[in-house]
Amino acid sequence: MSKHRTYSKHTLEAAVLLGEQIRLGRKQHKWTEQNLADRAGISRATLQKIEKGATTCAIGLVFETAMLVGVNLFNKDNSPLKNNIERVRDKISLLPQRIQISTGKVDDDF
Amino acid sequence: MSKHRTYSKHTLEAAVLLGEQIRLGRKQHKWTEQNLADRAGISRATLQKIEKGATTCAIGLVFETAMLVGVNLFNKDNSPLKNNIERVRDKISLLPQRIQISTGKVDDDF
DNA sequence: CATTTGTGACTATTTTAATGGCCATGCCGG
DNA sequence: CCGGCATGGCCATTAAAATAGTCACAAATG
Repeated sequence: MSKHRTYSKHTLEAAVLLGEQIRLGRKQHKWTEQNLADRAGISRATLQKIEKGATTCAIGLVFETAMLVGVNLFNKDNSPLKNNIERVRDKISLLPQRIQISTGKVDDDF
Repeated sequence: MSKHRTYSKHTLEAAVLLGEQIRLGRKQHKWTEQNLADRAGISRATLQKIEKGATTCAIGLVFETAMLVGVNLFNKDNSPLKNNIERVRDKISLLPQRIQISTGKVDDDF
């Protein structure tokens, strides 16, 4: 029934790690599943999937939950993410706005 | 129609930042949207949403795409994520497996 | 011992992801 | 220098999947 999609090991591990960190944070806060779910505005079932590291959950729900329990996603410190966004955008603006494929062949350089 | 869900500013910024990093990585690889979408096994429309920082995309799709372009999610270096997972699990095992709520009142300690 | 958490299963509804198409524009070759 | 063409951006539609909301049950906590 379910469309089986394959994920790289690294992706799966990253999802599991994030989920475990959320679970750890929740317990450190002494919050029950229902409690955290209410705070995040999601159902308990969804929170359980997130903590399990399900790859199908909406990234916004996962990030929001992670924030609530204090998991820092990108910045170890509390530096504003906005600065990073600007930095990345500056880098992008240096590159050509459109990528032109030389021929039909794929640029395999990884 | 659409159920409006509110996200914290930090969550939105994190999603946007990740999307921008993916876009940067893609351009650095000189891959077109369609090209990266094919590699990730997703449609071009979905990739565009991911690069835009849409909160609704499945986290597995976003992570997989990020990996493909070389965005490191958690580990700055290439240390295996498995170790981190084990570390977090060890921490969790130290905490009580069940959290008991004294009464109906919420533990607001944040 | 009683409470209630954690977990699984199931269903209905809402939402997503894919597909295809359209347009404007940037890049490259002539 | 200019035009062709492919890229990027965006929108509508539809099949597919996720989410929310139940219920029940085992087990651990106090």
